[in-house]
Amino acid sequence: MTSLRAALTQIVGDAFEAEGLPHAFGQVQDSDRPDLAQFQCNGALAAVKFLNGRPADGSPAGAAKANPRAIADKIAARLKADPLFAKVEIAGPGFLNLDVTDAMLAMQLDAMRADARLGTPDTGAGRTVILDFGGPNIAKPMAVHHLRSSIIGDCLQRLYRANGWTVISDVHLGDWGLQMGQLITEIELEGTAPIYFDPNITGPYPQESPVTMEALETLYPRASAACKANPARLEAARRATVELQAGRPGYRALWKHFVTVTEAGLTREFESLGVKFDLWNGESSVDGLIPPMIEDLKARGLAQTSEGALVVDVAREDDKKPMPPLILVKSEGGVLYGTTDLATVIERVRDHAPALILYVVDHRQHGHFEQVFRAAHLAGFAGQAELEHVGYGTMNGPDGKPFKTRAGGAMKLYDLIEMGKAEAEKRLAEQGIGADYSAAERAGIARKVGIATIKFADLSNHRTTDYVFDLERFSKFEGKTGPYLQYAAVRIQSILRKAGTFDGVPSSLTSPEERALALHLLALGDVLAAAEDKRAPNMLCDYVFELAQVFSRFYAAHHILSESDATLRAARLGLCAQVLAVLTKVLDLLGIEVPERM
RNA sequence: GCACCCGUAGCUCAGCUGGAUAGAGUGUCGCCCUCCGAAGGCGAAGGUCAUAGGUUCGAAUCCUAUCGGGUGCGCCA
Repeated sequence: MTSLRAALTQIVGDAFEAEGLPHAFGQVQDSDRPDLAQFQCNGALAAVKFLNGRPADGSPAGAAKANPRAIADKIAARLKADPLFAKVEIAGPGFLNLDVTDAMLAMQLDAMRADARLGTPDTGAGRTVILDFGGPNIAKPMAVHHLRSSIIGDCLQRLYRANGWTVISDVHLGDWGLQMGQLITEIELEGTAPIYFDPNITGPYPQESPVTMEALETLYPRASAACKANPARLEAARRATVELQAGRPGYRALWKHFVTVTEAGLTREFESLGVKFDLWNGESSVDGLIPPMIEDLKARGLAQTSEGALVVDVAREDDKKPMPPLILVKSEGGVLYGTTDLATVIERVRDHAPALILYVVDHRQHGHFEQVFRAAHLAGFAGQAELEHVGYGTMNGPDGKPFKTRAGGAMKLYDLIEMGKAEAEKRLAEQGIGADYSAAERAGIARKVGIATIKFADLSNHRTTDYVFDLERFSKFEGKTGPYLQYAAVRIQSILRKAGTFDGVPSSLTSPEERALALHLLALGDVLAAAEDKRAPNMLCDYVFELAQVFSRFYAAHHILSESDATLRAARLGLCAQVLAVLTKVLDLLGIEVPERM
């Protein structure tokens, strides 16, 4: 179904066109002044500029200066003929203020209710989008900075899916770079697993991993620090990386253990966050595509040797800043993540023919993606796919510096989730609400509420802003928070449970609160389309928060169950059910679950 | 040095394809549970939209400069 706003834009656009003006001036928006009107159109003001700027070569309105109110008058006269409008007014310099009749609102609500998709737009129309997010690294536990990629990426995949796209999400593990060589050399020096380093042995190797996830977590920082302090160690790590990538059996076997062990831990983390991926590929997945890709680029003269490395020159003449080349092969023979990213474009286009590939990665990597995208386009690897870096801001502590725990380490995602859960359980106990619930239900509620707190706090900021990761804020349940929304939904569920069966009577609107609610519900489709267009989850957060607020006002103003007029009671219950459906849907897009009670 | 991003209420943030009185949450102060869940609702106070120019009938939004903060600039990811 088309949204109410889209329908109004069509009608007002037609009116502009009938006056010999471009249809686009009929753009209708939600009113900035809800006290004056429901919708507004500023097209008359824009039309003035258009008319006055037009050359006088026979165009109809060339000579005299156009007057916005005069234009608005003509448009208004046409709109007034349409019975759909309850009010058409001109205000200020030429704003068109519009109200729709209650009957129209009710009709739209009923149409929305009848639509299984609740008025969700079909912007995807079956096209494929690949979402690359998460991006955890092997041997490193997920830290809070992975939180944003995971939460934002997951929200986008849910949104794109809802909007009719075929979505393929890929966790794209960091499993093929220098950190692998660092780990391998560290284990070699420790001497705890010599079999993997004996050049006379080519397998088979033990099934059991020589290291646990916990061991890896301490191993990596040690290896990293050693390489930073000692150039010889770094050199050894680089050599090991090259040998791993070249296929040395012992290294491959050891590496496989790293991957397996880490993946088990990551699966748990992502599961607890409620984030799922279609593909668990990594940088290493395109290993086999790299040699032919390099040969191809060399043969076509796109790759050349520079300072000992093999690079693709991606600079352009009109670049305002220096644009370094994309390095394909390092001087000692290893490949980098730019190389794997480029090969991954080839793989994705070959396997899925996407219309769009989105990379949900920290905005500091902007330069890297610029290089990769340019190289991909130069080489013609992208096919029909549009490549886009969906960057997001960094997470800082309350002091404005990168977030650290009190102990000084990076906060782990797992700890954060536990913290949210503990806070939720405490709140339940304080309210004395969950006393009669089973322990399992209480735990389930705490999990849902804790995760809602974290996700909503993260998603409600615009994704590109660096934001302060404030523990206190992340444990707040009042105000513009995830739990507020869950609470609103839970109250509606409670009402509907108590209501028993009620006939699905047609919508009818009898009060300002109901009207406001109807207008908000009917904006869903526009919001979903806009949020997709901007890749902006915070727009969903704003929408759903406002919906809950408008509902709470309605709830405070009207008693529903005790309403004596049976038809009115049923209509209000129907409205409640519709709010619940939209609330639940948008929360689901945000990755937030609603408990049955809380 | 060059490039990009940001500077909006005490605090945390929306708004930025120019438009009417710049919004929300939080914090502060007040009011509202003998009725559907108060994790709620209503109200008040609180802003030279960093600064200075410019474009425009109209600028938080576009342009320029300055100040302040952040980020990125070849063999890490």
